[in-house]
Amino acid sequence: MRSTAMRTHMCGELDIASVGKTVSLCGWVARRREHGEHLAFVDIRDHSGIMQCVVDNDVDVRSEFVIRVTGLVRARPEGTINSSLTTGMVEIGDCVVEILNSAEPPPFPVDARADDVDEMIRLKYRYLDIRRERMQKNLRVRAQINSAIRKEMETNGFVEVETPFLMPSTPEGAREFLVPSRKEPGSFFALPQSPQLWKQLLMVAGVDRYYQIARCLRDEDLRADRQYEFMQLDAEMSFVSQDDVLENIGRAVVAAAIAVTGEAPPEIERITWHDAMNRFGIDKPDLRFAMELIELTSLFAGTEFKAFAGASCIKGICVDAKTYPEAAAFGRNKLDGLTDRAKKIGAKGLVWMKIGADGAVDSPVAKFLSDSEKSALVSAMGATEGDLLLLVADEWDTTCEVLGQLRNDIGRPPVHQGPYKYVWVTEFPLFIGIDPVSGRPRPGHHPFCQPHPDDMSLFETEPLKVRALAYDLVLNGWELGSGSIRIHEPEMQRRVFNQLGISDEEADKRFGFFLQPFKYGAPPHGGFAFGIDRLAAILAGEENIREVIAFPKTQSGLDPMTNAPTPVDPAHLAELGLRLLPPPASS
RNA sequence: GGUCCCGUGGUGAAGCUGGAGUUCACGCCGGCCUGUCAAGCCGGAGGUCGCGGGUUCGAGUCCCGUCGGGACCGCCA
Repeated sequence: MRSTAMRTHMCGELDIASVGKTVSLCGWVARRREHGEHLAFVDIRDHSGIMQCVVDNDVDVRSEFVIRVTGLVRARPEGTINSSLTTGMVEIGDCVVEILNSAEPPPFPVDARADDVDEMIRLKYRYLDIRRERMQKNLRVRAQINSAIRKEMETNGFVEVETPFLMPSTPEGAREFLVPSRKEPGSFFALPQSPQLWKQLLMVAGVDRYYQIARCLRDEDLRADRQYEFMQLDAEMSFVSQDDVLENIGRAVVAAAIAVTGEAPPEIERITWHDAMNRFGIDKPDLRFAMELIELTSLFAGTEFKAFAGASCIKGICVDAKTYPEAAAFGRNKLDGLTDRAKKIGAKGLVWMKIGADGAVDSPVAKFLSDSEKSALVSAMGATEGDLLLLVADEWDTTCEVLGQLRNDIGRPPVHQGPYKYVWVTEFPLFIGIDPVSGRPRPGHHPFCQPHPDDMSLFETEPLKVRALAYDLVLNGWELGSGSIRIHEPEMQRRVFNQLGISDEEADKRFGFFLQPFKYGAPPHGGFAFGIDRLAAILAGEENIREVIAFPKTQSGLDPMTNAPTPVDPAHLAELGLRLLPPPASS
């Protein structure tokens, strides 16, 4: 029960069954409607809802005053029922109103109208913004997710362990937030980008199943789905296969989804990274819509068209006129825009074709294609009259990437729009591309991922073909998180470092504090981490994680309410052994 | 670091081809009002059109710069 010394009920919980009770409610004045000296309606609001209070005497309460109302719950008179309120059948009569605190007029309406208010102003007065139903709901969605995850993880034998916030700076990965040391001037702690290091050590330590809903910090530019600070369900398990990890993390995600939506999402699909790239042109495919990439390389094997002849990979997407009437009917201007977009991503060009009656092909390049090529193309693409075809011929990765981007540009719905499509993307490549400076492969994920056992014969000869036991979880085109089976044997770790061009000495210098414990009996282990903010945003129906974070930063990394970050005085710096450089000269 | 969009009383908007800080809705203050519910009616206050410069007889409007916000790219092993 939420009753306290000051109140008997929450505002939103009274209904027709409460009639006849004398109640006390506490909350904020949402609205008042005065009808002369002897009648006024005061709507009192708390996070649970709104209750109408009928005041017979004169009382001066204004918007957002904090009040306590005591009175008798009664059914509303015939014809005055408000069906848009859950409490609309009843009202409180014979009210005694106590003003607990007055309030200045708020800078914006504390209701749904503030959805349209400049976000900067909402953030400056976040304590008022959060008073609104939308934010109350969102924060509670988030709490439900955390709660459901904890319960599920604990049911499955995971132990919550808290890991340090102050840790050494590590050389790899995202930019870190640094914290100067007072006792060791000139030395710094780093704030964790993730508890990766700690959780693997906990496996060495025999914890067996660890989890934590952990705050992670990365000093990288902010986005709709990225903040400096974010929360992850971080987990690690010993003596497991990849399937064990996916099943356990999957259970937590499903539990969270059920807690919020009340229904289980469809089974989480699986797709390999290679298939995801081939079919959707991206490693975080949005499975809510089709427009899949269609393989056309062999179809144009003998073509006279120079842009296609000899291309190692030709693919196309079909913009279906029924589903995307606007895009399918793009004029020359828009098509040129798509071509520019394709070139920007790395394609040499973009071929567009409009399908007319009887499969006629209207395109600047139509004259270079034979009739049989055209008809084979139309049939391979499943195109019908009015459809727009977009084709790219290039290296496999460029072709996939460009069409995947165009597919998203044209077809992707807002991230929160149903149905929810969760998908595991597995078998990420161990290495991605060659570093132009070192001439060595670059790690696809991080250098501690276990290579796929089936690919070890290629490890030294064709490293770029080696898959990793690494996987992502994707929801509606947003990467929720990623994980892997980790390397637990020093010899395997050495082989990976060798491929990356990292010598034993260098590995010891850079990762020694991490690798040393592995000499003392590291169990085979693997884990995962996924972003709570992103999951909460999507399940709350928001397109932006700021809407599910109580006090977020703006895109420029500032807090309009506290004005953080702020300068500190020189004495404060001196204590830390710091001195500021002069501001960079503006040239 | 880059591309694009936005900036007008407390809030949200309109302001056309340059012609007086003009308009609309909400909010605010005062008055009236005994069944309203984003109450209604009457009256009132409130703005250096983000900031700076330029063009012009004249700039919210056109140009340049700058600051702030947002979306995206880079970046996020």
